[in-house]
Formats: sequence, structure tokens, C-alpha cells
Amino acid sequence: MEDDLVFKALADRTRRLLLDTLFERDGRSLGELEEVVNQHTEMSRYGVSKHLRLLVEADLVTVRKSGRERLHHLNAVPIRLIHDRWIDKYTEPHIRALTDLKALAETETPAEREGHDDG
Amino acid sequence: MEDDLVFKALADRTRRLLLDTLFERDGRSLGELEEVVNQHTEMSRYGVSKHLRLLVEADLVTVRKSGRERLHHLNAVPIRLIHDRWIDKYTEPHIRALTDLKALAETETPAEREGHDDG
DNA sequence: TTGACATGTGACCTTTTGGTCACATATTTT
DNA sequence: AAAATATGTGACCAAAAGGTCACATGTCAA
Repeated sequence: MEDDLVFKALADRTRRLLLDTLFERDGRSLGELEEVVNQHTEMSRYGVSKHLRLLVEADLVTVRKSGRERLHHLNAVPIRLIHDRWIDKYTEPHIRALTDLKALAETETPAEREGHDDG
Repeated sequence: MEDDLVFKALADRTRRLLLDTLFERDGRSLGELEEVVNQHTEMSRYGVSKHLRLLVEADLVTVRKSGRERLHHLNAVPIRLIHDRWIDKYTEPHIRALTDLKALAETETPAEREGHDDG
């Protein structure tokens, strides 16, 4: 059961930050990623490298060598498989409506929420 | 950051089994879920209860009291949010094509795979 | 070839998580 | 009311994961 690796990989905040960073822009080196991580939390290069290895083993990140650098890319396929595991295509439109609603609610200002009541 | 709870909740195999079970059919009691879990692995009711609590705290499972039972329901919204976090709507069709391809490949018999070469 | 740069790996320690149990509450049945 | 059923909670221990370091390989530039 290798999907274990995917879920374990996603279970750590630093690794999710790495995915977020690669989602924003692909093809970054370890050094570049280390820099981004250190804007949020203090961590050695070794720690970042270890996290990246887990992401690669889970196939959430792919690596392409370029000279002495290794450039990292986000692979979203495992994410899609998670989605498909618990959201079937018949209920998907309903779920999407709910998440869109949630996104809307979260962009509202507090004032806009006055009077709403979800008892 | 409460999305932490979702990813932590998904990181355990027993909890994923619980979600699979509820995905198959909603509205099960703790006792019923315990039974299913014990078809796969040995675990006390206490363990299952603890796992369920984490799922509820992550809002992946909702509970409705019915007499002395508590019926559990799968809530797929957090799953959808994971999807939306790393798959934007523009690349989604591409990713879906890839996952469909993967699903197809996995239903092939070994014989059918002869001659394929993805180098 | 030599030195600087970019990165991988196994050992080690600390923190977190998984699992069980004893005890508790709430509801149904008799 | 008392017994049986269905479930929640905090304490506790064992197992797993997170983080750092020393040491290593491979690549670029001079």
C-alpha cells in the first residue's frame, strides 16, 4: 500500500509548505526551497532535504537534474487520486457547491456576516 | 491552522479505512465501525473510538445522535479543499486525464502490459 | 586537478502519535 | 430503579516521526 507514503508525506506542515511553494512556481532547487522554508520557520538544509525526499518517495514531487542542481516539480496526480477515493463523480458537483460557498463565506468581512445565522 | 487536523487525520491507515467504510455506506455506529475494522486488523473499541474522535475533530466525519447510538457520516468537503489547494481549475482536466490513464493501466492484466514502454 | 558549490545518507536524540485500559456518562429495557 | 447497551475521556506505555549533524558524492569554474 504505497498510498500510505502520500498521506504520511502530506501530514507534515513543512512538506505542505514545500508543495505550496512548488504549486506557486515549479522547478526549484533545494537551496531555493530551503530559503522559502526559512521565511516561515527555522530549519536546516538537512531537514528540508529530508522532507523533500519523503515528497519524492510519495511521488508528490518529481526531480530533474540540471547540472549540479536538482530541480523539483509538483506532481498533483496523487492529490487527484485522494479526491477520487472519497468523492464520486455523482456527488462531486454538490461538494463543489459547498466548498465554493465556504470560500465565499471566508472572503466576507465580519460586517457582511451580520445577520447570517447557520443554526 | 486547523487544516493540520485534516492531514493528520488522513495520515493513519485505520482512519482511512473508516472513511472508506463510511464512503461505502453512511450512518454507522461506533460498534458497527469497530466490527469492520476488526475484519482487517485487531483493535479494541477504545482504539476505534479514538480514531473516530480525530476524524470528527478534523471535520471529515460528522456525528448525529440517535438514541444511545451515535451515527457517523462522511464529510467530503475537507477532501475537496485539499484537491483545490494543489490542483487549479485550469490544469484539472489534464490531471484528470492522467489519473484516468493510471486507473486504466491498473486494470490491465500483466499480459496486456507487454510491449508498453514508458521510458 | 583543485577548491567551491549543491546535495544525499545514516546515526542519533527529542517529540508526537497509536493503542490499551480503568473509569465515567447517557439511553433503553425490564 | 436496576441491568444492559453504547459510547466518551484521561493516564499510560511503546512505536514512529521530526530535526540536526558528520561525512559523503557529484558538478562547475579556474
